[in-house]
Amino acid sequence: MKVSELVKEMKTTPDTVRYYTRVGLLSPVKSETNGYKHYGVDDQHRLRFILSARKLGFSVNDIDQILTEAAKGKTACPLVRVILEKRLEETEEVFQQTLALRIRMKSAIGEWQTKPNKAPTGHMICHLIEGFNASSGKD
Amino acid sequence: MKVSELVKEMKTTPDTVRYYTRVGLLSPVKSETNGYKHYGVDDQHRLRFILSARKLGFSVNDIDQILTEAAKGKTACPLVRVILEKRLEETEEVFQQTLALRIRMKSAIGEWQTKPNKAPTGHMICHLIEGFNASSGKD
DNA sequence: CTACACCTGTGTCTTGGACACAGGTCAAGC
DNA sequence: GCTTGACCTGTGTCCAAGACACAGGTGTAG
Repeated sequence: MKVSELVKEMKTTPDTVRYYTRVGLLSPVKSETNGYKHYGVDDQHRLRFILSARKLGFSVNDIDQILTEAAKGKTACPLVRVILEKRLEETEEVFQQTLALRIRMKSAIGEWQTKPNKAPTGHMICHLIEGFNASSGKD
Repeated sequence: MKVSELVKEMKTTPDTVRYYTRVGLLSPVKSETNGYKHYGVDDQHRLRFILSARKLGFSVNDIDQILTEAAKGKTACPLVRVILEKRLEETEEVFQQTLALRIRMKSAIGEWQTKPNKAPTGHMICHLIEGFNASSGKD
């Protein structure tokens, strides 16, 4: 299979497949005639797995570890559980950060609605930004 | 001021200051004697502004534009308003994505609690991951 | 004068692909 | 057979926003 054929039914892009190939998750063989990378059914299977894992928040590096573990014939499940727990913590952190940022942004937009535009002065670049953090910033 | 002194009262790191310097947002002068970068009060002022803007979700590139506009003596306020509106949209998107991911992760962890560890088979790398997306994946 | 803690600039690394680019492939038309 | 044009390919580079490593400089306590 060529990369475009491999990509077809899976929901992903050629660039993504090339990236996974580059980091060694997929192992196509190089065609003698045209240099194209030829993917087999095992690659197709691995790609499907990779995409599933990515959708669950595993990093590409995580997936590499999992695949390596599984390649030894051992259960990757305990590893998978541990990693996901860690990734969930991180996602929780990102979530809280994003939530807080979103609130700050909305709050700023609301607050700015009644404020005029001003030219910068020697000690004020944009009074909207500088005024906002002065009023609601506690750190 | 040396970089560590500049950083001291602001809540940031030397690496961050060096980065802003690298991209041209800060303009210290190079000391003749030891090659150290020497920051002035204007840099301190700019840094404070940059950190405020970053906390509101502006990208470093955005801030560069804003600073450039303000350097011409013109109001940066309209630009600031437009950019923040756009960044809010993006943040909203990230927020939704993170929210959905968090739910998937928690759901997976919960679902896996009753499932055993299994060794990989020829067509199954990790039944937890592959089983999860099969059961709850709609795309 | 020396030991040692801390500070410095420069250069590289990170994530997960996206994008640009020059060239190759393939089917349609002449 | 040959050519045109659409699409496809691999390789290389680029992105954000710093973090980290490293070799060397500085300053101070003894």
